Amino acid sequence: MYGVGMATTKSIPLSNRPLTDTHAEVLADVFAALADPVRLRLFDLVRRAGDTGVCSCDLVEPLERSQPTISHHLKVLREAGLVESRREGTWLWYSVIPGALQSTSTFVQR
Amino acid sequence: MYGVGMATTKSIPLSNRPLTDTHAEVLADVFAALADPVRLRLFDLVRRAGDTGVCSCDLVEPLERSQPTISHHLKVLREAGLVESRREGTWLWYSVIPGALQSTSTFVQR
DNA sequence: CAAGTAATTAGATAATCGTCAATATATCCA
DNA sequence: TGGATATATTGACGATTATCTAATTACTTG
Repeated sequence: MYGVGMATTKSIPLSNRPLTDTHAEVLADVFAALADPVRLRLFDLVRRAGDTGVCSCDLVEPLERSQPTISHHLKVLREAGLVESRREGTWLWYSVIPGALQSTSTFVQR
Repeated sequence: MYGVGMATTKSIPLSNRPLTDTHAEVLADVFAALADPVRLRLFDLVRRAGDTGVCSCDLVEPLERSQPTISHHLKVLREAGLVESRREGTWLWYSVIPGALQSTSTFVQR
């Protein structure tokens, strides 16, 4: 029965426990994806595009980097779970994965 | 007079402008400081210590790194403007600089 | 001042990263 | 099927990074 004669665990609430090594590694991976100015601007542009997303062909010019470089950075953002792409014929449309920054937001906040 | 016959600038609100390169670089530097699991746990421990701060001598053991390595990481956090240290005799006490994560929090949020 | 402890700096190494040119793959359309 | 365009991969490069040991500096206290 719950709460009757039960030995309490006295476990520390989640928020009071220090960051575990594995949690820190997961978080660090996301921060690493954001730790480059080109990728930040890339992510910003994708986010601004909303649900519709943005064609990656429109990301090369404003960032003044070569096409392979943009492709590389998009891959990093994708592998970090921050953005996703859907194919529309010849083009790829990128959009932000909802809630992708949840964990980092929680960490950074307070 | 304000608002009377004034030529409107039609300038785009700050939040509607894409990230500038310089702003992106500043942000990326903070994210880079957080892009390492050891530094994340370090920052977490310092933050938990509140205003009192924590002696760096107490940070070596829980992170299982050599003392110079911890010193190096603390320097990175310091140079990123995330933490500060005050000397207390032989020891250095580290604490979080209030509002240090303001900009990153704003970026990450929404 | 001298001894002891805390912290930084120096130097080295292996690994990762950002970038580009060149090449390859994928998709559309005639 | 073949040409055109969009995107990804490869391979190379210089630069940066995380880590260690060893040596140095800073501070306290006897």
